[in-house]
Amino acid sequence: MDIKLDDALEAAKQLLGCKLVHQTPEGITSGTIVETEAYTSEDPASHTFRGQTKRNKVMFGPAGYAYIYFTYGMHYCFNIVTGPIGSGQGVLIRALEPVDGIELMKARRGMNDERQLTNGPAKLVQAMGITKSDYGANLLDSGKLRVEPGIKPKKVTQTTRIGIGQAVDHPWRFYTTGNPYVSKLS
DNA sequence: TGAGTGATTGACT
DNA sequence: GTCAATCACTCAT
Repeated sequence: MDIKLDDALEAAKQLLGCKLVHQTPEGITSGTIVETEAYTSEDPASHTFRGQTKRNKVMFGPAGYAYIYFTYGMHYCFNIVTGPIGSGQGVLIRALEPVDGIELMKARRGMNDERQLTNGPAKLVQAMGITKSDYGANLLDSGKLRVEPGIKPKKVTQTTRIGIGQAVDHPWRFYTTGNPYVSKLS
């Protein structure tokens, strides 16, 4: 694996342009990561800020694992654990550009608009067919769910994060500049 | 043991 | 543009 996951902020930048691949009985879906957010245990907005819980224990494990959590009663979000064991860091994947299995994604999402398939944290989880059974999966191994190195985007925009109530001023959101698949362009 | 909160989305006015 | 849906976990009695 050529992706460095030592530091959440650095990893958030490195993951842009990488490919997320999921193999399921229905087929393979994959997408290029175009939007990420970094979270650390020092961040009041992070799930790890208040310490380890049953829900987020994977975040305190070794880097390169999948942290999938449930929120608002109906939505899942997908994170990649970063940093040394016990540091509680991670990178939230907010948006993908669909590559393989687009028809399957459309079927899962129940719509035909490609840009609407994966332009949000919970949307991409649904489109990729990721479930809580993928919680704790090793993404660097050649398992069903994995991250593959990709081409670094030529231009990356760094900005403030979205959809959280605290520490909103931290510029820890990254996305591929000009890519139409990011969750929020304006 | 119980109430409050949230890294969101989709449907409705 | 506004609002409801609904689960896991935290914080407070």
